[in-house]
Formats: sequence, C-alpha cells, structure tokens
Amino acid sequence: MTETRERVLDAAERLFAERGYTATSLRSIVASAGVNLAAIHYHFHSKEALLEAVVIRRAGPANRERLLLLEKCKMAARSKTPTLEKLLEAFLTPTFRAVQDSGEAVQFMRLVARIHAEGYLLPAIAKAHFGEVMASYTEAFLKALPHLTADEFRWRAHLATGAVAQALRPPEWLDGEAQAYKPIATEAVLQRLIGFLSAGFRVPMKNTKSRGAKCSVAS
Amino acid sequence: MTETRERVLDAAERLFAERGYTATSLRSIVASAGVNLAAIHYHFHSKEALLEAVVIRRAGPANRERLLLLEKCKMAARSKTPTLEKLLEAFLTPTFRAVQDSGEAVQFMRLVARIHAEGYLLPAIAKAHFGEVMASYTEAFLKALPHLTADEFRWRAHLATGAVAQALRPPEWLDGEAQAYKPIATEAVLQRLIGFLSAGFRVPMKNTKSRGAKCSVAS
DNA sequence: GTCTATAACTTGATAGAC
DNA sequence: GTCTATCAAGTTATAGAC
Repeated sequence: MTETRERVLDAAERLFAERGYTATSLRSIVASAGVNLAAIHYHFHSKEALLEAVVIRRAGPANRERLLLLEKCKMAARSKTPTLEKLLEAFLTPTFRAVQDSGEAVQFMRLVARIHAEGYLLPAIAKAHFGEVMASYTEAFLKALPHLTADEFRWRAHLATGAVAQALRPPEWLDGEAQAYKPIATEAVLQRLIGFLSAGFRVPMKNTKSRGAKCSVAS
Repeated sequence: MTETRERVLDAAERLFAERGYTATSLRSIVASAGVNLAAIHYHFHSKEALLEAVVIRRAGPANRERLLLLEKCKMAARSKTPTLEKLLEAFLTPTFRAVQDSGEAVQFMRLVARIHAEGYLLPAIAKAHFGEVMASYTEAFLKALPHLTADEFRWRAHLATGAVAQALRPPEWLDGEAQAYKPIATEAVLQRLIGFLSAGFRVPMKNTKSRGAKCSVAS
C-alpha cells in the first residue's frame, strides 16, 4: 500500500513540528504511524530525505499559490505597484490559510518554524524549492519599498522572517494543552503580523546614526 | 582545577550555539574542551544542568545590567515615561554590546537564538532567571505604549521576540566563513532592530478588520 | 511492499581506581 | 578532581525471509 507513505509523512510532519528534526527518532515516527521501521527506509532513503519529502508535500502547492496570488496582486493594482500590505498578505496567506482549510496542514507551519532554527537542514531544501518564489517576491517588495536599498531590504526581511517564524509558534503563555492542539495561526494573527511587519519595512533608512536613543551606562 | 569547569562551559556554549542542544553530544564537548567525559558529570550533574549553567553564566550579569539600565532610563526621563526606543535599547544593549566588549560572549547570543526554538528547554530556565526582568520591563513598555491593551502587547512582544532571535542569527546570505566567525550583532544591527520593532509596536490597534488588504483567490 | 532480525554505532550516565 | 572502563539504552540503516 502506498497509503503507508502518507501515514509516515503525517506522523513525521507532526513529530518534527513538535520536537524538531534531530530530537525526533525514526522509531518514534513509525510508532506514531503504526508502521514498520523498515518501511520508512523503503519509501524514503534516509531520515533527511524523509524531512525533505515532508516539506515538499506542503511547500510545493503553497509556492505555486504564492506565485498565483502575486500575479493577482499585480493585476488588481493595474499600472501601479501593489501595496506592501497586499504583498505581505499574498506571501503569507498560503501558509496561514492552510490551518483553517485543512486540519491536516496545521502542523506544517510549526514544522517550518521549528526547523527554521535548526539551520543546516533547510538551506539545502529551501534553496531548491523556494528560489523562484523568493526572487519574484523580492522584486515586487523592492518596488513597493522605493526608500530602501536592496541591502537594507535584505536585513529587514531577515528580521521579518524571525517574526513570521515566531507567529507560527504557539505563544508560551498558552498552557500546554492549548499549545499542543489549538491552531494558533488564525486570521487575526495574520493581520497582526501584516500590520507589524509593514510598519517595520516602512521605517525610513539612515537610522545608522542620529537616532537619539542613547541610554547606555558610562562604562 | 576549577579551570576545567570554565573550559567545559566555553566549549558547551560554542557547540550548543552552533548545533543546538539535542544535536550536541557531551562527547563532542569534552573533545573540544580537551577534558574527560567524566569531568562533565562531576562538575555538572547532567547535560541539561550544563545548559542551564551555560545560560546563567551570561544571563545573570546581563539581567542585572538590564535592571540598572531601566532605572537609568526612568531617571533620564524624569516624571515622564521613557520613550519606546530607549526602553528597547536598554533591554537589548546588554546582549548586543557583549559582542564588542568581550570576544568570549559572541557565541552566547547565538546560543539563545538557537535554543530559543528548541522549545521545551528554555521555559524552565527562563522562568527561573528572567522573571524579574520581564516583569519590570513589561510594566515600563505598557506605560510607553498606552494605545495597546496588555493582551495586544503580549502578542506583539511575541512577534518581536522572533525578530530579536533572528537578528542574533547569522544571515544566510553571508557565506559559511563569515557566518561562523564574524560577530553579526553590531551596533548597526541593534539600531536597525530598534527602529523595526518600535514601528511595529506603535501601529494602532484594531487591525482585526477593515485593513483592506484582501488579495485572496476565489477558492 | 511489509515484516523480523540484527548489524554497527552513538548516546548520557556511572562505578571505582588513583 | 581526574581518569579508564563500562553499562544500558537508543540511534540509523540493512539484509533477507515472506
């Protein structure tokens, strides 16, 4: 049965999301999926390939939708460039909306947020499957942010990435139960995130000096 | 020799920062520190206690300085409440400045950013050692942000935490060498971060509705 | 395609000599 | 305080029967 494959993918997605990649053993996955250990090596070659399969299953469709939404934004804005808020929403919606549409995909966002910090894993996977999307959106963002140099935009996008990842994480002030089972990335969180980020991107440049917020000790 | 203790702490700090907690074995730590495996269990009880010791060594002084800087801010602002930027700088400076002052502490910030996402580890440690600082600063932040409810502030602080953690991570567009050895949290990054976050905190409430950035497909 | 069995190795932790 | 030696458990991965 190729249904076994799906069961493994589902279990792996959930466990990777909850515990991270290195902390999740293949044995815990097969136990959760109710399949055999050898099956995981039959369908996927290795643990790392399994992670890649998990990511691709969700990221593939999501990225296709991102490109579609970007085109829609450009159309809607006619000759003008789309607003920053619209671009952010188009980029983030496929991730956030998955929660409400299909209960299955809930865990995936947490996986991304979780694996995001595990560094050495995603670079290989990300560059292979997110390249086109990132290039298209970067171009659009730069047009919507004419006051930023490409370098400054890269830095702010870097900061924004962290905020997005954090938005996909269950807030620590929710108790364990809620953290584990409730979908946290709702429409409200998405809108909050868009407002937060767009304000950050819109800040004028040259806060290198003169931002008179010195408060330091003598030392 | 109690110098062994320090060697272990230094090595653990560096390796935890680079690879994360679960991915770092005690054996790799003793190899890097040039000490014996048993020594690590003699000086610290367990791997988890070692992590806690690593965190406390840096976070203790940093948190004391945070409280000091907060008082200085309040003094400088006289009857009025300190500005958001000054509060952010007071809170973030002890972390960021450590890079420039002592080369030793460079790794620690990355450790925090790295462990930050490993979830179940920091809650126990953080609540034990950051409680007072968080309470004092939350109070000050809420006064500086009268347009936000406590709940809304908590959400935005959640997002901001992610951005801070990301600022402490080496940007992926720097090549491997630079990622590994160059201090990335410079004064410039700190100022960028302060500008980015303060703008996000200042956004008016009620972007729950009416933020007319709909760009969704029919679906 | 799925299973059992097992190889080959790494992990955190400890006992006990010195 | 520091060492060697070792334990018990857990890890990924594979070979081979069915």
